[in-house]
Amino acid sequence: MDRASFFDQVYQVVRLIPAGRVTSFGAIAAYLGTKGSSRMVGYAMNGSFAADPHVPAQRVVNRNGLLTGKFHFHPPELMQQLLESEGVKVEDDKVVNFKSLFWDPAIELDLER
DNA sequence: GAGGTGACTGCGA
DNA sequence: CTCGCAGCCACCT
Repeated sequence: MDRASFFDQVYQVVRLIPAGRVTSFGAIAAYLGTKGSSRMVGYAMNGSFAADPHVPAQRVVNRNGLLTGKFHFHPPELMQQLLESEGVKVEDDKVVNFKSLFWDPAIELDLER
């Protein structure tokens, strides 16, 4: 819907991420049809804190499962804390077993349809 | 209207 | 293996 900005679309997808799961910027970007601009997804997350309801941005990590945006949290360790609170183990700022916890909207959401 | 920014990604050296 | 460069495009000033 043209009404919803690109940011809003990102927020919608991120909010669909089940607890204990994580996804990557590229996966969201690809689902939105802008896989070429994965940066936009991350940029959109920059406003996720102002989004309402709150967006579980901690479930969004980069392609390597690295908590690249943890420094955008306050405090930065909050991101890892939230993930561990959901059952996602984080080690060295990286999601453990990331490949298994990976949640691809292009697949998961498509199956629901 | 134009310019700058960036929570990324993929490829090359 | 690690490091660097370029492309990508919506949002902000």
